[in-house]
Amino acid sequence: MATVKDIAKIAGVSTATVSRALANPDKVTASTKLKVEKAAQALGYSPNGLARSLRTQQTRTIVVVLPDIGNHFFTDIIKGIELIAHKKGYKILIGDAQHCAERAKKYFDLVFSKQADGVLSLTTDIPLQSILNADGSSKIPLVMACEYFTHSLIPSVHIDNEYSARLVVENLLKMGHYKIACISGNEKNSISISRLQGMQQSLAKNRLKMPEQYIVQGDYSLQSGYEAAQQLLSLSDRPSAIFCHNDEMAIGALKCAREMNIKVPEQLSLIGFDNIAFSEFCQPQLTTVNQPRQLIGETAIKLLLNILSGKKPNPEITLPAQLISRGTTMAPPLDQRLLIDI
Amino acid sequence: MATVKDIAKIAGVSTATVSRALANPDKVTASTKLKVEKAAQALGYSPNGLARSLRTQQTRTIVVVLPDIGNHFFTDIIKGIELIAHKKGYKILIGDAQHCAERAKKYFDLVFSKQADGVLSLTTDIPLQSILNADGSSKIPLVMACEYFTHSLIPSVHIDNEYSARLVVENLLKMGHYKIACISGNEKNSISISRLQGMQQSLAKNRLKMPEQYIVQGDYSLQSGYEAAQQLLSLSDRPSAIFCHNDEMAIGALKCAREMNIKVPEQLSLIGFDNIAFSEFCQPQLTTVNQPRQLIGETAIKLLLNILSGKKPNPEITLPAQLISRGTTMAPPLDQRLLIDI
DNA sequence: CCCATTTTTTGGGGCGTTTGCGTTAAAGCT
DNA sequence: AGCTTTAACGCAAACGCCCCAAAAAATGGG
Repeated sequence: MATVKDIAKIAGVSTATVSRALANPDKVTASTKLKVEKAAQALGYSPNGLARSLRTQQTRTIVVVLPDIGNHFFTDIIKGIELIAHKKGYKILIGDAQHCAERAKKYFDLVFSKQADGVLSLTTDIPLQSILNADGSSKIPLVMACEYFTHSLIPSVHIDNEYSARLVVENLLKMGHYKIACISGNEKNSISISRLQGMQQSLAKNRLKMPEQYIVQGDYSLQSGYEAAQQLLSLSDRPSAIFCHNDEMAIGALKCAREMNIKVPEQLSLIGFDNIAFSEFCQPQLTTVNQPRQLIGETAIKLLLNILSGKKPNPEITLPAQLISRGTTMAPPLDQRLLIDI
Repeated sequence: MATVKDIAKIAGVSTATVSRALANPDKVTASTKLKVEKAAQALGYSPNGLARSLRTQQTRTIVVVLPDIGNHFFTDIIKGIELIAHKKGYKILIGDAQHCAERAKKYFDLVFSKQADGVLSLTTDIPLQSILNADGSSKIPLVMACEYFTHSLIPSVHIDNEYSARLVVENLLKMGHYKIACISGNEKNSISISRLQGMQQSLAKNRLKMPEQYIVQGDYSLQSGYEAAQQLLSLSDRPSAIFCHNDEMAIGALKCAREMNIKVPEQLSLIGFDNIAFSEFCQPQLTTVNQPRQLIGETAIKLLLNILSGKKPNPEITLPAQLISRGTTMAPPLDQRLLIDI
């Protein structure tokens, strides 16, 4: 493999000049630039990124850690991240943590071992103890997107999950639903907690309360939505509406309702979250909450790049989300309708 | 950031000893090992991966290049890859090429710039000219999975697409279908070409032929399947069965049929490919072809690791696929049935 | 106790690049 | 022409690690 030294020999200049000719062409005479370029071309030169990074102390690489590469929701976020990163001359590498902090650690370690400049985490399954300082700030350049830790100083970009959940519940209440259930994510998951809180706030404001058996935990997968729905729809006093904390689980619930001969939306309203592509391709089309995914990605990477360039930016950015009403919601049957006008 | 030199100073030994104490603990006295470890601990030492890789000439990192991170099909393949890679002490980094050879080049360049040891490509959208030698072999350690180039020496792991397509068509023929259409991928895509050939072979064997207007090209997305189906189902002599070259397009086609009031499977049979999770959650459940995804991933990474360790392994590995009959296929209406018994 | 052998440790070079500093040559000015 | 300013280039020092060859220390046998 050719090195600057080889080029220097052929071009008849020093390695320093080669380096400059390649990196700062304006710091060098046109003729030497040409000589160097020709020699580099002839040798098929490709700079050694390791040596360069070792010398410059930066890699221009950032790692995006995903909880699960199988989750569709992240696609557009990554598109947004790549768009900006590419513009700024940064490379994006994706790491799939598979919901496991230990696996995530491998990717975080890339910055400790100087192979990446920072981390953009889309998951909370991360090795916090090895990343956080005593004061709750991060030892490494780190930004979170979608997810967040409530008691830490890690910058984060996300939607207002509480507000979005209130939006959903108020929409259902207005239609006359009052038996509203929910299929949530993991109980320790900040997103799910916020959405649950939002639901409960809205219900409380209308002097309603979600009974405990109306809250079933899933893991954001199709199958878990299906199973959770089985549980909910087998209750003696079954809900007239289910708010699922992501679209996959809603689609799983939809299948369950179909198999139990419960008509959606006539007998059961279903709301998802995320507005993934499939939500428009199921039958009926899924009512859901849209997140500005690409924008989340763009904002998060900008935040991280700012941190890398030494700025102390806004630690928390909240982006707007919208309810998208489609075919899985309507007013409940008359006998299950809330009569108090709200 | 602490270095071996710092540790050496504190532990009162040389840097060479530190290095060996950390890497080959058995080549060093127990007492010095302890001293070194204690010092490393105290300093919060984390080895500099760049310097190490620069010196050892290997990174133990391999890059997986994806055509599109939004495509569900790759999830389990990556799981398989990670499983084996992790076992062998290799890191996996994922690059999303977004169907663009130029973007893919960035990831291939990682090995030219010594930041990765090899590439496992799941896409054919790659910068071939900068990778291939004159004889068709690869300049870098490279293995392809699922996809392949027909006229190159790049090792590849995939199913027998031709055979699988024959399986599909024969299944349809047996049911009595003879008006069989197809929604393919890109015309230059090796997979689609093979599947198309398999279809045509099976049809030819039964003295049938697919008319040109029965072949519509999609791009593996839900939307493209929907649009392609619109085209096919608007034909005056519309097909009684459509073989879609992936599940997403089949699900798109399903939606189209539903909107055109064409009953699936009574009036139209639909077969997908890949057996993604969603295929069991649509209505009716999708008949499809299963690929042993995790096994493909495992096999491909093993192949690549073999190459990295200097072996010249089998350049082509074909894995089995199976037809999974579900709810979107049945015999066509009597008036459209093939009467010759086959 | 000494010499031979084995085990453990050390010094220092080198991986390939960038870059601060010094040198030289060219250009600009009076 | 003689001076200064500026531009172009070269030298050599890092960056942090690993590992060879060689030295030092420990071990063992006579």
